[in-house]
Amino acid sequence: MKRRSLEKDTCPVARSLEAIGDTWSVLIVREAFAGKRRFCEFEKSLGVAKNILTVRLRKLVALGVLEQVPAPGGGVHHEYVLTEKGRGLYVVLMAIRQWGEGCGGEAKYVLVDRRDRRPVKPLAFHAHDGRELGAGDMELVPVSEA
Amino acid sequence: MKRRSLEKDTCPVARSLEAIGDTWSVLIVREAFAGKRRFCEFEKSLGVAKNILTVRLRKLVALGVLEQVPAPGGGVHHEYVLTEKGRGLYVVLMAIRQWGEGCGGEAKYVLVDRRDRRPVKPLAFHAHDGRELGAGDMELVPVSEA
DNA sequence: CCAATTTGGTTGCAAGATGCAACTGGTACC
DNA sequence: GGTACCAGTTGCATCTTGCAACCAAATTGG
Repeated sequence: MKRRSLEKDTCPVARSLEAIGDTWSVLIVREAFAGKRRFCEFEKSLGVAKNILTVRLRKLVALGVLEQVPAPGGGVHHEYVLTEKGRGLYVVLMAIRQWGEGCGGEAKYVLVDRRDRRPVKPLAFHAHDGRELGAGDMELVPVSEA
Repeated sequence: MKRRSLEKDTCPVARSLEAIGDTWSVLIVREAFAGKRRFCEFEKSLGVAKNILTVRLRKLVALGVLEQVPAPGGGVHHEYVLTEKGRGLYVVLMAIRQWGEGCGGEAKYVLVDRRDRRPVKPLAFHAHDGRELGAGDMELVPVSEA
């Protein structure tokens, strides 16, 4: 049967999964952050089948994560670049990376601050006063009760 | 054809996708954070087919995200609870939630600090000295160069 | 200029994944 | 004993994925 659409789900997590709920889409976005822009660049670096890539790129464009821009050299080909919305996925990508590194041996890459080349602090939650919070210290409440 | 295995991929993002690269797995983890523990609880709240749920729960257990514990009341049924590794997905889940809320109308829920009921700061990167960093301010470098 | 290659796809399968419904085997309740 | 619930399993139809082959336009090489 058809995979259920999550677009109208009330939960924002579920809605997000419409865009990043499949493996190739996430990897495409990862490559986009790495500077890849063209069809063949994604194809080569990911080893994904062309037909799948075609469909995924179109979906990401339709969802506003990527956008097609006319080629820079004035050529006939276009390129795929992250939109503002797409760039917002950086935190998500890095959260996933952080988790994958935490439980899979020692890290091979570090995220550093461009300015001073020093490592960035791991993603974590902070209370309004700056205290760091763990998963158990927080609660998700309807805005009406906030 | 068979979906490619990502377990041995060098990229931690790709490896993580082995666990959370599919929609149901993410939603199951979300429900687990919401306190769901039993097969039928996941089934009812997600509306997922039993056979799919069976396979997903087994995969999450195999990957060390969930673990089966003997039922609390001494009954014959077991329950599925998040492991330490699984609880590490909280940041990922909330990053996804944050992204989904950011671009889909107004938020319906807020994450608040249990202690003072005040909203938690959105997830963001911080330099070693506490400055907030955007995606463009950071770079991923091999540890050898760090 | 003509041929070969690259780019960005489309099309046609075969096999795997997903979803529904029906069924099973155990416990729990009355 | 009969009914209901829980946690699955099994079968079948449909959807998705992946490979390979093909294609047209543009670019490159000689």
